[in-house]
Amino acid sequence: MTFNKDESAGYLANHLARLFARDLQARIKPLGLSTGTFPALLVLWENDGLTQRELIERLDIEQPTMANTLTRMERDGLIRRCKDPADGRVQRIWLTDEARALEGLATAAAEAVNADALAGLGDEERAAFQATMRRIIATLQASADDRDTPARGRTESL
Amino acid sequence: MTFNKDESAGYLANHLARLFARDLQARIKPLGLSTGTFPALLVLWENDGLTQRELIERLDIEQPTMANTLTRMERDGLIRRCKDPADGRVQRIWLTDEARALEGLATAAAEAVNADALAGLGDEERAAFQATMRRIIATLQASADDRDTPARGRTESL
DNA sequence: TAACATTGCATATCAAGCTATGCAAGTGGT
DNA sequence: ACCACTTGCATAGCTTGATATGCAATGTTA
Repeated sequence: MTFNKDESAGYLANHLARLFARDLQARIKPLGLSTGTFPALLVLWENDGLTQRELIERLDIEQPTMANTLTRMERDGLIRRCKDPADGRVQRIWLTDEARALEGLATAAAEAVNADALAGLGDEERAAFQATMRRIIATLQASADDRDTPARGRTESL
Repeated sequence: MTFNKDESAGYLANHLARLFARDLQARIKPLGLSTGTFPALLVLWENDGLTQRELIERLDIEQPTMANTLTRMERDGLIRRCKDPADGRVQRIWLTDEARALEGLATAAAEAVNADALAGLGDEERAAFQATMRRIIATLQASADDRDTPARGRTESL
């Protein structure tokens, strides 16, 4: 009974994510954007002036990963980092006008990727798929928390 | 009507894949393995002596990515690359005894990740989820082919 | 207030993915 | 045999993800 990658949820999720990323990259490269900055932009388009930590929490990305992404975004003229006057440690992230101007085209590109990927699926199948993804994400986040904070008394993991 | 990342299949797929990778990484690091080599090992455990190209086709990975992965695997004593006597271009990939010895523990770790992730889902929900992932993968692969081979006469893209 | 802990961010280093490019080894046509 | 094309792989250089570590600024506490 050999392990079959094509029936492994983890392998399929990895493959699926790579295909989504390839598609998105192809569509947003003409806008001068890349896949790694996209999630940060989605958050910032909704709410400017966040700290790095707030971005990290909203996106479930490790802090050094976000720091590097923000450095690239600053280099590419998408954001500016400004010191918080009240707390000398904090750098607040502000979008440039150029980044704000890209919101419409960029989100349209992302919606096109989703529409492309989900074409051929019924409404209920799409809804079920996304609901299941969210449930698994929640499960894996909880088990990651267990790894970080090992056993707070109840439900010892044998 | 702002784009909502938490309802975007692409964003969810990316997040899900990162969580799967974190979990797998935590479990196979003690074995001296990493997530990038894992898919290659799954294929090679089933069938040794493949060429790089054959691995690429089975895993849908770009060729230079696979070349780098194989270099790391060789460095870490998991594989050996041997010139094909019949074709001087080809390097056939052979597992070392060390790599073969890891199959049981490694696949058990991967199964544990999947079991962990899918805990709380019913059998039919798991089956539906994996079926949908496979359908979307197929859809995205087809549309990538369209990008590479643009319009062979029929079904021009607008 | 001095000592210690925490918080926010940066840097170094690596893995894992990608595109672009180069080159050697085969293949095919003339 | 020679030229052009194709195939298989490697290398260079980038992005995106991670861990480990350091450090300055802030909080806390004796």
